[in-house]
Amino acid sequence: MDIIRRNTDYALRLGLNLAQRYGQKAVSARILSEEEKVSYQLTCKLLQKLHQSGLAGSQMGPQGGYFLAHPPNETTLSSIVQAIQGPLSINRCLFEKKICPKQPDCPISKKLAELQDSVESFLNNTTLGDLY
Amino acid sequence: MDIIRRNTDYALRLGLNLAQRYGQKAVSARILSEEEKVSYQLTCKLLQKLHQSGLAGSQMGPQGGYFLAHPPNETTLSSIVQAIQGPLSINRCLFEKKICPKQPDCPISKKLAELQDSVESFLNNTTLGDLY
DNA sequence: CTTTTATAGGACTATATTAGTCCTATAAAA
DNA sequence: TTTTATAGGACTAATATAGTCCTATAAAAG
Repeated sequence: MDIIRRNTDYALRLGLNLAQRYGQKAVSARILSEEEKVSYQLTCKLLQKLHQSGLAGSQMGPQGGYFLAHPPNETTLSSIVQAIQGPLSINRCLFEKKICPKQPDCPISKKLAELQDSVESFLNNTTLGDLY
Repeated sequence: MDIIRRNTDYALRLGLNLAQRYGQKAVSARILSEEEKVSYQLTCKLLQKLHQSGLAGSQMGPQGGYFLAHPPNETTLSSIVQAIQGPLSINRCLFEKKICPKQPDCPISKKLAELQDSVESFLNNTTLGDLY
């Protein structure tokens, strides 16, 4: 299983593409789709999610399209991951606390929480600007 | 999505249970199943996987059961995770290299590889002995 | 030497998650 | 008013995961 899902990976590529055009005019989903080799429909879906979560701006109509809402070095990988696949969790217990009969003293969750922190801090501290 | 899957979580609990009995005689899957609240059939499956990968020893017949093959502080979380859910990968690209059209110069994979390393080293450096 | 207790493991089913498509609506520029 | 482009709900398909069932085999105890 992957921590970063396929759609999130696509979204990272789309985001990176937008980052590299930061400051220029909007690009259409059609073009992004072609450049990043992601189906047009799916590209739309993913860009819409980036838009909904405030990462991308959009403009409808001719000459419209998408653009990165904030500078690349302010757009964290974490925010993109969250936008597409939601909050990530190391295991079920850390996500929905009540699932495990051993809560709240499970030594396993306690240790895995450290891992979760480290993954989160990596994603929080890496931005699109770090990728090129 | 979870990095540690449900079955892996069960297996960690089973492993921890075995770790806490390290040096004592074998315990049956039935008892482990009851103590860890995992269905008997599934417990068998998971213990078999731990056995196949050399993490647990087994003895058939009456008075038989399972036991941890090596001392708790030599049994890494990584080995258990691997045994149950296979090698973990941050994203598809890092797992099956050929999947991405941008290989091998994809800046995203390059960065995510760092995260993968950090997760792997955490799991490699944490043992069942660290959990209690 | 047969009965009982326990693991071994293939095959299968069910469930959940993820990916991807289709269709219609809406906004804005030319 | 036509064309270009995003918005988004509903649906389908594909894949992955969890879990069960059934039969075989090993070994101890009577």
